[in-house]
Amino acid sequence: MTLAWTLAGATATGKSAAAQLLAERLGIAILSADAMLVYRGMDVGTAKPSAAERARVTYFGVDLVTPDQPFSTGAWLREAARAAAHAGAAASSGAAPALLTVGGTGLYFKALTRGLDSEVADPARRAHWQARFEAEGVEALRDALAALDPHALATLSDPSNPRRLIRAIEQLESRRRLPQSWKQPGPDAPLTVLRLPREQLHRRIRARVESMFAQGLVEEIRSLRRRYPVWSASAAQAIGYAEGCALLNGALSQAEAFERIVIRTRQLAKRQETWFRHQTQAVWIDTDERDPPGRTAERILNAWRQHGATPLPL
RNA sequence: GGCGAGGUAGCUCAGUUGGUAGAGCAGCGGACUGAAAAUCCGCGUGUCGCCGGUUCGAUCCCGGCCCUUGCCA
Repeated sequence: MTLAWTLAGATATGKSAAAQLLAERLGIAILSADAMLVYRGMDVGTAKPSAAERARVTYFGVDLVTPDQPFSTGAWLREAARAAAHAGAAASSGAAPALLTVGGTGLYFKALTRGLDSEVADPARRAHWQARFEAEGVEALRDALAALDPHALATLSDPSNPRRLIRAIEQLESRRRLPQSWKQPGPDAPLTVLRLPREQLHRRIRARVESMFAQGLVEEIRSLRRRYPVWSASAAQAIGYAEGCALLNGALSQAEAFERIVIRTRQLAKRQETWFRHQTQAVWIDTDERDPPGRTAERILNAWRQHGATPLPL
């Protein structure tokens, strides 16, 4: 079974820079666990690794689809399997891991180690129920779910969440069963998670959004829209891109778009920390923005050595 | 300077026919098996601009002052 090092963290904690440094030093590949890095052409707003960085390290999980194509956790897992195969071939038998999984999408880490059921989603059915929800509200979804299975509602952790109701309906209709629990039993493998003090994180987020505008976020969106007039739902809501489109449509001023991006990024970072805090076996690495990168990398290495690499059941 | 309008939560504002106040946003906390940068849930004490007056009781009524803003000069 392939082994991988892991490095997670909220957005703007510096995990990508640390990962690049470590992958170069160890001569291993990187698997990005980031739901937005998969979109080709969405570079500035996702803080995608540069061409120079990608020339020095083999990356998986980056530029997998165009912004008009749908994507899913299952599709990402197939890419993860490719990465594992590559790393398995690179590692001389029984040697150290040849792969570093890095990112901020908690669900991807969980799917990677705990596994998903193999069946995929049914996008047409999903669209149908989404339209129904928009027209008639959550109650209609609850009623529909109860009609399919009177006990189903009680199994949901979040019965007023339309996403989950739709998912449950879709699963019942297409394969007559509810979304199951994780394929592999717990507990989760330890996950190395980078963390910055909240105030420092907020400062870095603001600075990062400023630099995205300076690096041409708006121009990137303008040209992407020429090539792909209609984006998939998840690409269209990406932080920075949704607001950039609103700016180009005249719905937001530049200042409003900027502020909105900063706010949504902060909210994302908070949700990411909550996920890592409660949904994983986090090994926290608390850093300070003044820490030299080499020292942070050293601490990550120590954590890895102490807790061991993560087996990938792919 | 004159005449209006307004000063209430970090922000935008509502409200109390006098019994010390509540929405949205932000923030904080939480959930989460396939769209996850998504989606959903929970958390509201704040000199009600300041100083007096009336009143059992004032954020609300009265007077003065300060500040913001519009029009006129």
